[in-house]
Amino acid sequence: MQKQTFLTKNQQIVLNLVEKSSQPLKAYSILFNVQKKGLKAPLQVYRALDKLVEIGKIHKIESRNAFIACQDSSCQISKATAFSICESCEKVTEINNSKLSKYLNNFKDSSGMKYSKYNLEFFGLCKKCKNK
Amino acid sequence: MQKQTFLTKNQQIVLNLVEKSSQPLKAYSILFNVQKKGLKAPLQVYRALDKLVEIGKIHKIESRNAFIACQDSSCQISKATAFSICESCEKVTEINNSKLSKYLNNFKDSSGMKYSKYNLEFFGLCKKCKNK
DNA sequence: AATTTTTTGTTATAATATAACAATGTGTAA
DNA sequence: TTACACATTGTTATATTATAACAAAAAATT
Repeated sequence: MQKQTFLTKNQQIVLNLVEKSSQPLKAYSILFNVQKKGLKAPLQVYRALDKLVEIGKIHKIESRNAFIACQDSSCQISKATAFSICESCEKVTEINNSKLSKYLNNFKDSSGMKYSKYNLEFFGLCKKCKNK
Repeated sequence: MQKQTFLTKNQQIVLNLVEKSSQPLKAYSILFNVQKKGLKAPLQVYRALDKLVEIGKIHKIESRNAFIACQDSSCQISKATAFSICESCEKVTEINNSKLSKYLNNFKDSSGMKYSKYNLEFFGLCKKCKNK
């Protein structure tokens, strides 16, 4: 069997839900919402999430243990991700800034280690929350 | 009571352990190792960890759910952190690069949101693992 | 069709983290 | 210096997040 090029049923169900949401979803909230579609166990959700993250359709917000759909249609793999996170309303936005990604992709520190991937999370108050 | 300026007994016990370790420690591994010192419950460890993170003595490696001592003695608060993580041996190193931190502290994206904090995790293979 | 591999379904359990509340300790101020 | 306020502790219970193990079904390959 060659490498999977399409989404399986479970992956599609989970992706549809995550894409409908404007904000990151927790795994068990996803589980609850897809139970009517037949996904009954955590593993079914986690397996779909794992694959979707691997192929870059969704990203995991590590500091929140939550999953958000990729905003960049050209993204094929989650190897350079940046997000802004509002510490008040928890709104999360993917940052798509070519200068930033170029800077980080080329970053080398003194250790001589070459990085193949990064994840950056910015925290602060979003415009709405700042003006409250 | 004024804001705590020193470490409490539990915080000191947890910090000592984390500082002795060259690599990030998991909360329950910390718990196991401090049980002889009298910390018997997860909450005692998590509370100490929370405070130590807050005051910048340790950092949480979000993608690993693990805690590492701060390498920068001048660090008073965990508001600008960067790490390199080897995906093979799991070695984690704090990155202390003033150009990087300056760049990220000054970064503004199109949303107009002002960031007060960031956490950056680089992934790859460390020198040792690359040469295997 | 036989083989191989991926995906699925399922049960159980591991690992990570917090809620709630009573008790104790410590700094501040009357 | 004692009463107040509040931070910290100890404890039990439970919530949340995630994976192990294995059998069965589905899809691609030969």
